[in-house]
Amino acid sequence: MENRKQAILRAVVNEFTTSAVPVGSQALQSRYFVNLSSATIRSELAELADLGYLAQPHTSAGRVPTDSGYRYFVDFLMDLEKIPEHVASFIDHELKQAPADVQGMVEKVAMTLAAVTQNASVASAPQGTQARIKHLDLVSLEPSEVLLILLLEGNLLRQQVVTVTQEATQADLTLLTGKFNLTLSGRGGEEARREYERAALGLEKELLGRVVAVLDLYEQGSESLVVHDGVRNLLRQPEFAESSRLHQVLEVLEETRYLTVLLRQLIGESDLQIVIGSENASSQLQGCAVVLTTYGPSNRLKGVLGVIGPTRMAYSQTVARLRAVARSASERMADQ
Amino acid sequence: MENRKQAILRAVVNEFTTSAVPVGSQALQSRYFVNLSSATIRSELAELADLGYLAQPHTSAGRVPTDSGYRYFVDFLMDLEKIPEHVASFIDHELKQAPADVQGMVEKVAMTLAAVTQNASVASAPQGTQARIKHLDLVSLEPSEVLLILLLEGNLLRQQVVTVTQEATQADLTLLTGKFNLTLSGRGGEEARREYERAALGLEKELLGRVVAVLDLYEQGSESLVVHDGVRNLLRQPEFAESSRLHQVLEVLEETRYLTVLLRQLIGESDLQIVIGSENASSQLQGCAVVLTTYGPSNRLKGVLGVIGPTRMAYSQTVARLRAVARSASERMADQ
DNA sequence: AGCTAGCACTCTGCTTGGCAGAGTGCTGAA
DNA sequence: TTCAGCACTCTGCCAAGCAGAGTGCTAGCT
Repeated sequence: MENRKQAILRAVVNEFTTSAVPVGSQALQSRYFVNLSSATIRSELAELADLGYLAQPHTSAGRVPTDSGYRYFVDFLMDLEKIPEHVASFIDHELKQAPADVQGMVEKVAMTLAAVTQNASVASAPQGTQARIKHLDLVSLEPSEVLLILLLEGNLLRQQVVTVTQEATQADLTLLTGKFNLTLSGRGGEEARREYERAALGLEKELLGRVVAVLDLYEQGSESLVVHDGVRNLLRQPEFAESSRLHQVLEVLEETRYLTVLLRQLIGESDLQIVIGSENASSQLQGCAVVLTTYGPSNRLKGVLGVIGPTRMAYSQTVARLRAVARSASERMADQ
Repeated sequence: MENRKQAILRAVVNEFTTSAVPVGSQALQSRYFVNLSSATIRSELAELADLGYLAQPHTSAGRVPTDSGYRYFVDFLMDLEKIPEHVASFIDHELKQAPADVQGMVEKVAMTLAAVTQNASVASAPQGTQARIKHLDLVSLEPSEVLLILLLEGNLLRQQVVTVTQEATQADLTLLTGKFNLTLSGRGGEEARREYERAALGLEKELLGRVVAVLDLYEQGSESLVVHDGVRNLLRQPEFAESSRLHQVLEVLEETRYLTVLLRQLIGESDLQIVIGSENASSQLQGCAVVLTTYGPSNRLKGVLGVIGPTRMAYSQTVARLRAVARSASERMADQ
């Protein structure tokens, strides 16, 4: 595409992201291209519209970027925002005072991300393909009820109440705890399964079975923790003035199943993914863009972090700040 | 108030909660009072308006209950809904498959409550004046970093990373774990503090100090967990058609500080509290009603459970179902 | 004394028509 | 290739008019 067309497309996207009003040839001329006439710009706009990058709400309105227009913009025209000092320090400050447990951390991350991008955010807890047991604990609740506590890599606590067929005192359990910690700490699901198969029938096997089940569940990510925040930011945008649009977005955000699927689908090889409007598999996110990246304490333990907003979002700013939050959170978690 | 006036007020509230349209004398006559003339009903309506229980959006519109109208209704006219069988079993079913940890439980409770009341819900984690330690665990992360895991009454896990001045191996910690569990399990904050004061300087005292701190924090409730769900249900209501109304509610829901304060203010002596529109301290909840109750595994451990919706909500149904969820959740937690 | 039929009145919501403004597309000239 | 000029189109807004819903009041009836 010629240079000038690119410049005009970039200008349209810029204008529209700030004003939310279809942008016309005169506005562009006076603010971006003083030494071109509006007629020239008009013909360029018409060609950009022919190429599918711009659209008109109606005959005598200005132009609005289409989904492909935004796509072209983020792929070729966008230059990343240099994050302002106060935003960077806000991010670090907020994440520094996040609680140590994963749940609290994820919530804080989502909150911070929503605040600095002024959009809605989602975050899933880091999880990996090979969860490793760091520590294990068994507590007797009732004679035949045992609380199984698993501390996984990344300081992620899992607990589960296990009803055992064979009664057990706390002393029995303490003994087992020691044994399990010896054989299992630092190990993953496979080793646990091997231990399970090796064990003789009885309390030990029962409990090991549950350990394996918890690890499996965790590795499948089927009980993944997903939080969201910042829906109120969306309400500030004119595209959500009538409730129906917001309704669809909320349906996606509040139905954790949807969200989990969405995140799992989207996070692929690349470390940054931008999904714009109709590119979205879910029809409920028409008109919305999703910007995603990964974060986590290590390469094997990754969660997803994302921003959801109108397609008319400040991509350059969003991407830069999303990355900053992901980096800061990852560092913070790796520390532990 | 005369019987007939009450009946008419009740009818107006009923009609309005289902239709959301100001109700006129004819509608009432044809649907509720076939053997009265609409003129008679009109004069009764006028008197109810004089008493402050009803209002007119404009001269030639029907009547709408005022906040005091709703107040009178819930105080004197409402009869509780008999919960349908399928709703009751839905509640039990959902809560039965809630995860065992408090975080997961609270989220499930909020989700269930939102689903059965078709409104937004809030839930805070149960916390009490005298948290008791059920079990305690220490895990070495780094030579000078210890993960302190506390299992409190109600199976509430707390974890905290403690940086100790004196290095400790896992063996040291295992020893201490045993000692602490002997002296502290079944005990509360006071006993822990006594132990702390008694202990000689060193690792033990450092760790006990953190145990006391965690318990204090917990008892003060300053780190209370509050979740919400079901905002999408509100969007189905016409009162939230324009976004500004929803914006205010979301501000309250997403700002956990507000919510915590709100819940703490409101939960008093009574086990059920209904706050209607202007009775609300927070100006952001004008036009909204909040219905609250408590729940938890025991008398000393209570959380708050609430429904937030438009003042035009089905109070009878909301109260009944809120209570059912609270009861079911409490049983589920007491079991453990 | 209370209830009711009837009537005038008021206010909304919808539709119509007209008009200014913004923005386009096209054409012919530089 | 660019640009000035012009006709055209579509929105948004305002005013006016009208049907509909609902009220308040009054006079008469039980």
